[in-house]
Amino acid sequence: MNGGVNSSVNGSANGNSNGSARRILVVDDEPGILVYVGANLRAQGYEVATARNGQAALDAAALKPPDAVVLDLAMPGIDGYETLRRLREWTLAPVIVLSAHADEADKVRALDLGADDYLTKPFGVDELLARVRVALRRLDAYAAGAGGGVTGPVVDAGGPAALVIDLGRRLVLRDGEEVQLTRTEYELLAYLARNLGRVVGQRELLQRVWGPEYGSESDYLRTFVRQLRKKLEPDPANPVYLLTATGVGYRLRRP
Amino acid sequence: MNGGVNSSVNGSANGNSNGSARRILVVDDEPGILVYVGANLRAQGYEVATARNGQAALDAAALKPPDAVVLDLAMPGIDGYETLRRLREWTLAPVIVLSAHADEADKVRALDLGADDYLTKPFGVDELLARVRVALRRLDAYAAGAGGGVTGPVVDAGGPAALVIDLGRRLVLRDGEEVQLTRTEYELLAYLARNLGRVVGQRELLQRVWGPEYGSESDYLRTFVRQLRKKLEPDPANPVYLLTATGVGYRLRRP
DNA sequence: GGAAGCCGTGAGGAAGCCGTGAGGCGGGCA
DNA sequence: TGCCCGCCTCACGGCTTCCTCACGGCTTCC
Repeated sequence: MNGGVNSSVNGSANGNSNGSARRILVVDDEPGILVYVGANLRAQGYEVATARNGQAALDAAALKPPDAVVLDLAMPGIDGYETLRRLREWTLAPVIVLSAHADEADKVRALDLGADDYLTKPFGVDELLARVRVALRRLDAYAAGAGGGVTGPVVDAGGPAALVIDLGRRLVLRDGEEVQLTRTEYELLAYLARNLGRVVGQRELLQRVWGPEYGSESDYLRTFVRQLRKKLEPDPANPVYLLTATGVGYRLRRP
Repeated sequence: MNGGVNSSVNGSANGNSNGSARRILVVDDEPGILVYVGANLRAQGYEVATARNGQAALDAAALKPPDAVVLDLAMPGIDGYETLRRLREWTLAPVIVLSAHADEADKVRALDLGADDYLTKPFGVDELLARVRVALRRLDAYAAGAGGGVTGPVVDAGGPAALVIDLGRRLVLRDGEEVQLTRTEYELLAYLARNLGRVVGQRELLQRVWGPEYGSESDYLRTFVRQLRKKLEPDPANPVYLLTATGVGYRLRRP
């Protein structure tokens, strides 16, 4: 069932110097295409794995996850659509679909199933290479600029892992231990964390956490600030993280 | 299922109550194309801005950054290539290029300049819409995956093979034993597994597992979470894997 | 020096939320 | 056609969570 998996590392002259090469999985039942596309990709310095049917492709991908996939739709056994669907259950790696059908419905179907691009045979190899570059480039762009501009997903208040607010996972750690916070407690802390070091006014805090129609309920703040200090501060009576700006608001800081 | 539906999921946390529509900038010097493409995009629920030349496009994009751009290459004044280059100086928003030239060199040039896709006129509007969905979907995927994307086909929650979710084989193992899950149970668990460690909001969960038209059926969640805990947890009354974030959602974690 | 804010503290009540159990309904398979 | 499994529905009880209120000490301003 899983014959036809073939992997070869690029050892040639123009392999990239440091770090492992980008891994591309090429799937097609025509050996001609496989050799042709594979050779061209290797010439560009990519590491290429090939598979001749859907099952082999899934096995190869599971064995060593590729950075991108070039996938023919027409295959015996598990066809391209199904292969695509199964891949998308666990990986976001870009998939470029090859097909002999230029029919629009086919394209829409493949793209909506999770394909990133769709090339109609016969295609120019330069175009395929360019589209592979696009796929990998976008991967890099997001890997590098995750959060681009917005406050990072993790706010670290307090030097060596003393207090970590993981905004991405909605999790708060104190000395590496998870702290159990209620919804409102978390929302309040998160807003302060997004404004680390800045004094946030009471009205602003109330409006952002409770809603625009709030603003004068300073009772809420006192109650929840206290609650947070109980759970986060080493000595709640003498806070080092969550500080009061009397008459103004509160501030979260790095001690 | 998680097919190509575009839903604007609001993960969690702060104010962003309900996502405003995605903004698409359409640039072409032919009014016909502008109206045609614009109308079709609007019909899909997108917010559409249009520009009839490069300068207008750059101004419009600067004024209100679009989530994606549909860009014709042939324009008087600042042409498509130059517009693309100037856009790429400050934004990563996906750009889909339209062109009357099917020449491979043109395609490669545009793609290497930073375009994400290249369509040759005349094109089917369904295909264009599908490719817009692809661009936006990828944006979402990375925004969500920044917190904890799955790198391999197997998610291992719980140290020595206590709970393994094999997304590639669509299999769940508990202490090495296969666990029999129904379709919905599996889909729910799989989505949580793909977001291992992150608190997933109830609405997001419902929309991703049941469909975009769901969101307030917390009954479903309670029922299926319970079912899962029965099958997966050592002590269902005191879960260690599938945890509740009261008032927010659920989270799958490594104990 | 006195008065008025302002904040921290403590406790109590109401509502919301989750877990639980049971039952109806429809579709797939024999 | 009948059975069974899986999905949806509903009601209930308990616990958590949020809001409320009162008081006292400290600071600040008159």
